[in-house]
Amino acid sequence: MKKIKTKQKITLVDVAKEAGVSAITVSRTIRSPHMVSPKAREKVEAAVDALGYVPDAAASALASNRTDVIGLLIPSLTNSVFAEVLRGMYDEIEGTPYSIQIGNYRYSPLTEEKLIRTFLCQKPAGLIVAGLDQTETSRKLLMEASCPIVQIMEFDKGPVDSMIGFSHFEAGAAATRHLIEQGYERIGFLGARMDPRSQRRLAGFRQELKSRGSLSAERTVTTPEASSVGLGAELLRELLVRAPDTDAIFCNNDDLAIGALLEAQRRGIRIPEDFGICGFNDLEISKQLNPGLTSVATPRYRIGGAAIKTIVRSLETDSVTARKRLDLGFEVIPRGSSILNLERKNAQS
Amino acid sequence: MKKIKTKQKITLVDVAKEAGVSAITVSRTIRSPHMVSPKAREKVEAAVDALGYVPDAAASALASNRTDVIGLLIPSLTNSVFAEVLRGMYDEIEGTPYSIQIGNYRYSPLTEEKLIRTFLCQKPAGLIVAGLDQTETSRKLLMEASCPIVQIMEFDKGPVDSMIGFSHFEAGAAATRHLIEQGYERIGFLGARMDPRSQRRLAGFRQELKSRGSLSAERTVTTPEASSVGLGAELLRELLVRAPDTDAIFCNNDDLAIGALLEAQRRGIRIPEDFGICGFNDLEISKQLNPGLTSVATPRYRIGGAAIKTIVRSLETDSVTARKRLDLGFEVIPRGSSILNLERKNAQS
DNA sequence: CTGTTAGCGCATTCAG
DNA sequence: CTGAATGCGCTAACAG
Repeated sequence: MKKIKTKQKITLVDVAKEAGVSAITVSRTIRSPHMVSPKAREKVEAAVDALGYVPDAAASALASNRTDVIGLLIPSLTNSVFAEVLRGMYDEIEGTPYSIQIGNYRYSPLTEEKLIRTFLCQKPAGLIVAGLDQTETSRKLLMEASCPIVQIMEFDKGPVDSMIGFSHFEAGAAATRHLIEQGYERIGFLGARMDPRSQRRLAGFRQELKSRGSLSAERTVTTPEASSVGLGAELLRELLVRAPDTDAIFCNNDDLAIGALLEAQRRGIRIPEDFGICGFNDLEISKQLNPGLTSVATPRYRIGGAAIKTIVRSLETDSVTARKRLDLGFEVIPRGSSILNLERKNAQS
Repeated sequence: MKKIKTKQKITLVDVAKEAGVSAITVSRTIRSPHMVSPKAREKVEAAVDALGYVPDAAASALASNRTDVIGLLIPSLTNSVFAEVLRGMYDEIEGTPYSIQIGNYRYSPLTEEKLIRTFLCQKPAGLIVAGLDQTETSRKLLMEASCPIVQIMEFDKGPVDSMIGFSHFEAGAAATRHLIEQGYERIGFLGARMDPRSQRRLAGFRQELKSRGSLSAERTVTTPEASSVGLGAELLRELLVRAPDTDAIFCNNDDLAIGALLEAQRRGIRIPEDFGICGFNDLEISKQLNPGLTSVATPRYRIGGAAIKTIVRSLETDSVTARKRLDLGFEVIPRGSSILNLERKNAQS
């Protein structure tokens, strides 16, 4: 059976004919209008409108050996953290010709490696990956890639190309110091999933306590499960069985912290008098709780925006100058769940 | 400066030579192995490994006039609802050759139209759009599209192609009935953003009250702003100024409901005795609150999975048989924030 | 089951 | 600033 082409595809050549110029002029008018005389541009634009021409992305990609797709590799979609990062990215990408394609590697470095391969085959405009813990092969693939690469969420030495984030170790340490400064003495840690970034926050927590001689192994309760509010409640129960005299906790993230706070309230534990809580990420809800949840604000939204901006700039300037090494920092936000002694705190600062 | 090609690109032809077959056989071995003799397949696979061949997606797209990209158009990334939908999609797409590309149209139908255009030009494997409220032009574009289209989140008459969701009108009505059945009499509505789906929930709320003669305009408080927990608190304050005798609320979503619940508690309003609250979406945190938040559970995760499954099946069977009209329903989950009279409820049911 | 032939629509040369 | 020629790497449509 013969295929009946209802609407013949309109190509560059058709537009060129209509406009009385050559195909390449049409191509240039679309990609880089400043390289075309205003007169020609007008004619071409009229023809494009008249014919309803739309460029063929695949043909363009094949001929130019590149696409307008920015690949993004993230370990999880459950994680509320990445929702904010995504938002920053989509806000920043608005108005550019680029689009984002997400790959979810579910915290599996091998899946990540496979996805890096897949993405690189598509000649992406850029690639954004989370963290520093790629496999050896992944790192090599990224280093050899001919597009800008941005590692996000963390900040450390030895980036593949650009790196935008903050130090999770320092953040964990800072949160812990905050609890210590508030006078808490037997501080525990609640953690779920324990991906590399969580591990580093835990390491910061540990160092801070160890240097003060108050680290106690049974006060660290973690699970490989994914974080959730319900899990925070469970982990608190577990902690209070293992170490009932614990008087404060640093939680891996706000989901767990909120769950712990609500569970503590169900148990009649007074917060912050009997028990202090510090979360991580500073979700919007955290400040609304009663009492407000002390947390560590992280620049998730800005990380997303900066990552896209870095790639777009690399592409525009076509140089290594655009490479970024950005430590966007973090901030401990003290709230009711840990401020034991407000007067003393004020006097100190 | 001359570009140094460190590694010559490996093509199908290279693999074909290495394997001693023709290029098309290699192509088939990769796309549809069952059409190739086991002997040839082995040789090809060996050659692919040996040379480290990776197919060129752009060339494939150009030649075959299609891609493996499924386009997804959503109105917002802030919305916690879509995070779940996305999760369902990525879980379902795992193991298929397809990938997802997200377009965010920020609740602007015109932007949506533009994105539909952009996506369709890329010959997507399928397109997923939210809701029923596309512009006339958008609808036409979708109807003319040569790929499977799935409208998600809502269920109603007149789908473009497939449709997977539930009735927001019915859900709003059911939530309202629940509050009425619990004995609340002066029920208000808190809403933010008020996108089309929120509007339909509000319509369901209104109808339910009107039919009982207890609809009161000043008890409906809405804002065009995006939802947040903080906003829920604000809207409750506003409502209590406008109509202080209100004794229950149906909130547009759980974020608002949580904010309202926490604000009510700060004000010493007893929940559910003085004031009942029903949210929408049943976020994970809702059941953890004290008291638990009554909410309407929506099949977000399943919607995402079903949408992808529908597209993949359409592509596989290459027929209209795979078209789906799925009402996935919803469920009111009664919890402490609205169960005034447990005995009566049990007696009734 | 396999191979041959002929483009897909555009962008990259390089010349004018 | 503009144009002509060429091919990117793959797959559709046949024929064997």
